[in-house]
Amino acid sequence: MKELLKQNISNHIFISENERDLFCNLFEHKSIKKKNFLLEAGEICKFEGFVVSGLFRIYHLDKNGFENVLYFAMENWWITDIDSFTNEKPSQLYIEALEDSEVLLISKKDKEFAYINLPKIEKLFRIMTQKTHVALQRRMIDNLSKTADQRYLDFIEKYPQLLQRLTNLQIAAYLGISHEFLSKIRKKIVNSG
Amino acid sequence: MKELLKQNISNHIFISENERDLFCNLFEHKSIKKKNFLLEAGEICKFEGFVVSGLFRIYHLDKNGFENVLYFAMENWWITDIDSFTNEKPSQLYIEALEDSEVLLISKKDKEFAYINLPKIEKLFRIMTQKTHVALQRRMIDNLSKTADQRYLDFIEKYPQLLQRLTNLQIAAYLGISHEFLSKIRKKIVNSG
DNA sequence: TCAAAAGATTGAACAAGTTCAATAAATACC
DNA sequence: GGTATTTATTGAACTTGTTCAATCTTTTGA
Repeated sequence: MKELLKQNISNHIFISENERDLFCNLFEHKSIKKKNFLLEAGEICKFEGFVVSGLFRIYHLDKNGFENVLYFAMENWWITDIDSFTNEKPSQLYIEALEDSEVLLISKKDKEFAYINLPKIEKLFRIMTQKTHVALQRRMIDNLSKTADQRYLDFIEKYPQLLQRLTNLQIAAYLGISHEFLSKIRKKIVNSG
Repeated sequence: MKELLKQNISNHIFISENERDLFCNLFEHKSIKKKNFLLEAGEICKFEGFVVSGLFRIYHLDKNGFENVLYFAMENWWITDIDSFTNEKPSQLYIEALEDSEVLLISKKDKEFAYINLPKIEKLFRIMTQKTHVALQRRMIDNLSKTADQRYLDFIEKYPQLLQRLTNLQIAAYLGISHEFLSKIRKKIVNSG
């Protein structure tokens, strides 16, 4: 059940099996159906989660009603609104299941217990946060410097598995363009390729 | 000399004076003149730094020769290329002093020493990384959802002190627009205000 | 202090991306 | 299995932002 989580942790840091298992025991399993929300804007995010199977989109709804996708999370990825979770303030984000999914969730109290009693866990989250920060920094640079065509080509290359599982509407919301324009980009690529 | 650094650390976490001072002793002081680089693309980033005074821009040079500013760092801010520093790989970033500046630098070896021997330091960097990540996430959403006009107005409101110290070229490179277009935005704001 | 360099503004022509509306294709649901 | 709903494509008109070139202003450095 928690094998994927254990594997994921050991991929980030060296940790004793015992300490790792103690940590994993703090997680609770939850099933969530397609189109349901793990978190909605306005709520305080009460969990940090690990995706065992399925797929989520984490998005922000702007004042024009437009959905901006911050990231997608499939199996073996972590999900939370770190701002809302850490500072216990209302979230600005939605976390929606795009497929029937299974997640493992840890509460703030249990995570704090882990920080105090399992010394490696502080390092684990320091390293994971660093990695996601580096990835976001790259995406920021790409968004500043690259054209939508190129960002789409990058996306295809980076996440070929996701391509099959997402609609073009969702990919457009991630790239920051309209889906009509994405459609035109796709046409151009097909014609020139 | 290191008072600002000590203050900054204590603003993030509870830490004993002794542990904090031991950590601060690992930093070396460096003066750097305007227009000089603390880091250039291609180098491996050997430091994590704290700005005591002055101002830096951290930017990426894209293949068209365009400078995209990832962030500005003035006194009381931290600077590094976390990707290059952590993974000891060539940086893609430039860190340039925009004013004569004073920084405190810690090496990778000394930072690792701190992680092992000063337990609170792991927490310090976990929390700081989280905070910068949250800020970057907000900026990502803003870049996806807001028009350049609005991003400029947000910038003015958020960093009024920086406005005085930066050229419009630099602000444009941060906002991801040409400086000519920024000039037109500024004109529009003046005329309408 | 003054010449050179860097920064800022403006306009015109252009490119990138949006919006709206219509239609076709795929998917979901009873 | 067929209908309703969602998704994808296309075109035309429009808006946002870029590029280039010229001019003006400010800052820098010998």
